[in-house]
Amino acid sequence: MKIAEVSDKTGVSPDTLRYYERVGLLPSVRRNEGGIREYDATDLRRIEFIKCMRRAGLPVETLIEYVQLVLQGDQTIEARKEILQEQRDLLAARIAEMQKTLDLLNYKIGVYESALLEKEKEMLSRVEEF
Amino acid sequence: MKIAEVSDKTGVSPDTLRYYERVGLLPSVRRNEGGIREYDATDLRRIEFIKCMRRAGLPVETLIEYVQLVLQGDQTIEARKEILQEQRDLLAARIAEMQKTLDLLNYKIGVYESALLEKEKEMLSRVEEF
DNA sequence: TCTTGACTTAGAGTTAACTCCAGGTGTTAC
DNA sequence: GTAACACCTGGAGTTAACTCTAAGTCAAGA
Repeated sequence: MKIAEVSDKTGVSPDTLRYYERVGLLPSVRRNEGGIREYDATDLRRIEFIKCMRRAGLPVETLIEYVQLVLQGDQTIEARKEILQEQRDLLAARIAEMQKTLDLLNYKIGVYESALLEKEKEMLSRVEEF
Repeated sequence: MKIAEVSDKTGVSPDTLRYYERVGLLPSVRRNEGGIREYDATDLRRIEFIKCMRRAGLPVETLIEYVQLVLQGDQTIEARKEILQEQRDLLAARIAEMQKTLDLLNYKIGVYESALLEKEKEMLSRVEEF
């Protein structure tokens, strides 16, 4: 599968795909005789993984570290697990913070809603006055 | 309260406080005769609000828009509510995505844990062999 | 054969949100 | 009164993560 098709399927731009490869996040993408990238199923799975992690805010650099460990084989399992645990904890903390912000936003929206209701009441009472 | 103290209390650097003011996120910070910033309770509340929103990833630009509406008074309540609702929805969506990533991370950590257990078992069985 | 369009590379440019710097002023402690 | 220090401003620099550009290659169709 060539880069344009991969881009369509995954929603990741060709530029970004090439960038990921360049920085070591997508190693071993095959090339055909003409030097053109041919993505296989493994590449696609990796792209989906990267997408998922990136959307959650994990730094590209951390993902590169992880991928490099994967390439080094089984003796890095412990180290990989530690990276994932660290990122999991950071992510959980960020989710908790965002939840607090969400609560505050909902509270403020509620305040604005009653303010608007008040305004309306006021207008209705004016109607009755006249 | 001067900028250094505010920075200590809030954890926001003096540079960032000045930056927020410059872009219109912290309007109307008073100055003393010497031209030095004197932050009051309202400023502090606003800083806490900004901190909360920024930690959740709301863009500075959106916050500026919101603050500018607040300055324009009551007739902007509807518009302000809409901004908050939009950001609330975006935030809820991001939290949901991050939760998915968190689940995936936990799953992967689990996989690594059983891989490590397997390794250990293997080593124990070797001990029995010899 | 010539053109079109997708692909390649190296490297420069962009964006958001700070963060730092130089040069200057004001305030406080001795 | 002078040294040290906190503050000021305008503007430049930084960082992460892309995103774009220029110049070139290659395959397929008119």
